[in-house]
Amino acid sequence: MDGGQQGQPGFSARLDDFLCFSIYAAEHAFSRAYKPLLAEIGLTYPQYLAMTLLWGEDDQTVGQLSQRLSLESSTLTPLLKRLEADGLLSRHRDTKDERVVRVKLTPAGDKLRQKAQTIPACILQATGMSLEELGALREQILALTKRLQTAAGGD
Amino acid sequence: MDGGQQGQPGFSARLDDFLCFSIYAAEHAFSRAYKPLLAEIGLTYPQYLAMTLLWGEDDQTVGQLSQRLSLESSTLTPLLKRLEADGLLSRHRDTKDERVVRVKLTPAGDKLRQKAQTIPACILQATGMSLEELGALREQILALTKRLQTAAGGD
DNA sequence: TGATAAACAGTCGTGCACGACTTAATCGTG
DNA sequence: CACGATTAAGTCGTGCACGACTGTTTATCA
Repeated sequence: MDGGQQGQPGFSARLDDFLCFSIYAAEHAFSRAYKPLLAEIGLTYPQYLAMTLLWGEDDQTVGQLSQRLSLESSTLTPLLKRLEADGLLSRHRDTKDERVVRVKLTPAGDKLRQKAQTIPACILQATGMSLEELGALREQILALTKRLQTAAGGD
Repeated sequence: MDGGQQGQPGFSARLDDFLCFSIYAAEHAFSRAYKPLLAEIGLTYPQYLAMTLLWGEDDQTVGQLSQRLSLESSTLTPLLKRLEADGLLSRHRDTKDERVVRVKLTPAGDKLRQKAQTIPACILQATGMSLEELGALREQILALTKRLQTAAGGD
C-alpha cells in the first residue's frame, strides 16, 4: 500500500467513478451468470426476480412488487403480462379497491419454484464466497443504496 | 399441492438471492442519482460511462470500449452513433486495419469534460462515504465480478 | 496462390427501464 | 351528493442490452 495519497484535485473524483463502474459491471456479471440457468426454465433475469418475490409471498399487488424491485409500473406491467401469457401468474383487479391489481401464482408458477430451487446454490458456488461474506457485502451495498436514494429524494 | 413449504432449509439459498437483489437495486440507485446531473449536460448514464473512458484515454477502438464497459458491440455501436450525432466524438476506420473503428473525442466532446468534472463530487457526497470505504467496497465488488465471470466462462 | 478460418463492427428482433401522459377508481371536504 | 385531489395501473416513445446473424477485412494454411 502506498502511504501517500496523490492529492491532485479532480483525481480523487476518479475513485467513485470506479465504484459506479464496478456496480455496473457486477450487475451485468450477475445477469450473465443467471442467464443460462434461467434459460432452462424459460425466465429472464428480471422475471426471475419478480417470481422470487412471489415465491416468498404470494398474492401481492403491482405496487408492492414495484416498490420491492425498484421498478416503475410502466416497466413492471409488460413484464407481468409476459409472465401471465406464459401461464405462470394471474392478474386481477381487487374487488375491494378496483384501482389495484393483485398478482397471484398459478399452479404452474408455483411448480416452477421447485425447478428454480437449485439455481441460487449454483450462483453461490460461482461467487466462491461464504454466506457470511455475502451477507456482509450485501449489508454494505444496501446501506450505500439507501444513502443514494435518500440524497436523491431529499436534495 | 405443497402444504407449508415456508421455512424449509432451502432458505439458506435466499441469502445470495438477496445479494443479487442488492446489486440490482444499487445499480438502479446509481443510475438515478446520476440522471438529473447528467441531464444538464445532455448525457445518459451509459453514455457518461463511455465518455468517461474517452476522457481518461482518447482514441480508443470500439473493441476496447466494449471490453471495458462489459458491453457487446451491438449495444455500443448505436450508443456511440448517438454521441457522434451529438457532435461529441468521431468514428473512423483505422487505415492500417480496416476491421477496427477508432473513436476520438471532438473539441466539443473534450470540452464537455469540464462541465462533467463537478459530477463525481456530488455523487461522492450523496454516498456519504469516505474515499477509503468506497475503495474497499469497490475492491470487493470487483473481486466478486471477476469470480462470476470466471465461473461463467470456464464452467 | 487460392481456399478457409478468424476477427471486427454493424443490423435486426426481443425484452428491460424510464419519464410523461392517460384512464379509472377512491377519498376528503363541504 | 358534488367535485377536485389523490392514488393505482397502464400506454407510448426513447434508449439500453443481448443473442443471432451478416458483411467485410485480415490472417493462416494446404
